[in-house]
Amino acid sequence: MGSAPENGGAARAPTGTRDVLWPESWRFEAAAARFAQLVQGAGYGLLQSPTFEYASVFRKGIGEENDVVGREMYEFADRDGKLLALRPEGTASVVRAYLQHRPTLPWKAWYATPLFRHERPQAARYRQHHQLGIEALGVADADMDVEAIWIADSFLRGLGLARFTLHIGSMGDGTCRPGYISLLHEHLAAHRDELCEEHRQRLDTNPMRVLDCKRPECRAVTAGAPRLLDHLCDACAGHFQRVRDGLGALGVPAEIDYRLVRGFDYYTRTTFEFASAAIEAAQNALGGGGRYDGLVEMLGGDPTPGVGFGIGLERVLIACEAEGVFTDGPPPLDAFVVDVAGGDAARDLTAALRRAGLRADRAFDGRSMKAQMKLADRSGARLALIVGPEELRTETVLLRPLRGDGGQRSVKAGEVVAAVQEERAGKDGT
RNA sequence: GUGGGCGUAGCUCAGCUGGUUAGAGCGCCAGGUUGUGGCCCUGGAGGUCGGGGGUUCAAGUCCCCUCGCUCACCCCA
Repeated sequence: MGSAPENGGAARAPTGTRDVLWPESWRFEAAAARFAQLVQGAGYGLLQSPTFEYASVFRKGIGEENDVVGREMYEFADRDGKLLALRPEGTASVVRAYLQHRPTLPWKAWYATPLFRHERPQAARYRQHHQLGIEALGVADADMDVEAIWIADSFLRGLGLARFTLHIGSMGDGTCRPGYISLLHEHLAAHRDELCEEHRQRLDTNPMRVLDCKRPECRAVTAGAPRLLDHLCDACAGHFQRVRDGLGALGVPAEIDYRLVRGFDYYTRTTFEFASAAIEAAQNALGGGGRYDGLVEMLGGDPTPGVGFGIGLERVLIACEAEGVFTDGPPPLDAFVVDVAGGDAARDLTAALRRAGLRADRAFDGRSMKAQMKLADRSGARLALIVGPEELRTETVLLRPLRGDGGQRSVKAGEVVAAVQEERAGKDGT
């Protein structure tokens, strides 16, 4: 077992991970809170499941030959020798929880969780990122697909995002996909020599992968290849049409993408992806999902339909930054206490303000008045509450506005909290 | 896993063909204003020049190794 050097002792987050400091962390939480409100208002309940699972959960669900399982999973044996893995994607855990607890169907669950993949980091791609998602189990109805897509679209638009495109496609099912794959394989095999290096190899194991190869050689071959959407069985074709009609009725614009091939083995029928046009990086997928009618069975349950999606929180925030939307910040402090009379007032007045539900902070270490005023200004507080020897003697507090105009005024010590509350009410404008 | 770019103060960066005590802007601290922030002025603190080895009288600068960051491929949110 090789012991790779860490970091020369430097204080540094592991490769591909990062710290999110205030105020960015505030938007991070705020976006997640909006998602929670949206999905809870649509009948989804929060599922909190462990951040790691037995590795087999993901192996069975995602597919052994997939990169995410094959070479990117954080997999390890614990002290009991059990093979565990940090969650690399969201859906398999939800299905595992379903099989364990057997909630009444239909079951609509949502989650917000960190995901881990040992990939090479690059712009908008991390080894730990966060996804917001929903899964609906036990519903085969195409309208469930429409609901899922509508929710994802609403979330993104609700943040103010506009420069993104929804791509939808269909993977078919056990009835029509095998036939299509052999048809596709036949076409690709006939042009084997024209394909790029990698896909010449991959052609026989996973021909559908060739469809989303970006190299021009492959593009040329696949342009003339048979399309899955033209070879769907009647049931799948009807389902897809119903999804398209539903999105149209709800005013969700979607582009049909016959090349859309999503990474995981478990998808059947509907698949979809949201691509941002605002992100200046190669990784521009904000989120995606689809239907997975075979997954529950793959994990050992009875045949049970399911549909869901995951949205990458980091990428959503990058897109917001790029589009200049969702610039919300935390509410400012109501008051900052400046005490140059020994510190008792700062201690007691700050506590009184906080007990009254006001947002308040103060300076420590007996700094000079100038220094304390600087801190007050920097804190973003609306008011500075100044207590010096003079105020102590007259039992008053000097209430000084820090933003906008308006002069300072003296307030009786016993009426400060009420005065700050009035100031807040007056300036909230709500 | 593959390939390119880059590592100099808290942050963003200058440091020409190797040459004395390594600089700027912003930020921070203090003073100007012994009761007042934001603007301005003055001063100050803060650097193993990512780390290790080598070449040289002399290395931030050249060579090798290593760690890390970054962008792209692969793949993916």
